[in-house]
Amino acid sequence: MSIEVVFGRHLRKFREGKGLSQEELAFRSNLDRTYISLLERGKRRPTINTIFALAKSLDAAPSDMIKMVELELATDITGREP
Amino acid sequence: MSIEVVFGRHLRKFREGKGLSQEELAFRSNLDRTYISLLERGKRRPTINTIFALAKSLDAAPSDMIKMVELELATDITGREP
DNA sequence: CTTTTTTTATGACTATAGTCCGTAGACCAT
DNA sequence: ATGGTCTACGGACTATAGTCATAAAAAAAG
Repeated sequence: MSIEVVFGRHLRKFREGKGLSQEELAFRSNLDRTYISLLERGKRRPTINTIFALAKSLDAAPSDMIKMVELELATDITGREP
Repeated sequence: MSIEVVFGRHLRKFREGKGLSQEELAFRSNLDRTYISLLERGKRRPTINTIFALAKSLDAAPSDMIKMVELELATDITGREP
């Protein structure tokens, strides 16, 4: 599974956990509404600054969001070298 | 202090701690030699994929590199709202 | 059902991440 | 001096992050 897809899924979880719409999250993070949608579907790769902005809007630590991606990628069985 | 400058400084620390040259790190991460230099000087903002690639080359967890940036930004006295 | 809110999708666009060429300076050894 | 290794920096370039306007599908809600 690619990094951006995993990140997108966790971004969505965080957002829904906060009860925010994509539009509200976009507004808080000074990002475009449609871009949040692209991120959640794994169609874009956020820069470090964007990650920090999103995390702040979600009252989360950027490192925690990254850690979740990291852990899911580590436990992902697909595409491991034999 | 900006996110990218802080990240750049920590990237350099990690790299020097591993005893790697910019060129070696670039090769391991499939990035350009000059781009590593730009990153370390805070002239570029890496995407999440680039962060993961760099971390892997440095035998570090991406979330740990982010956490160091996070902590330094949190303890940075400059530009805090009164 | 109808209405409203939310999300997906497209296409055209601007800003910037990341590449690739080179040059110059610093440092360390011959 | 000269050669090697390393990093800073330049400009020109390609790829993609992120914006904007809009339409339409999907979900909630009434």
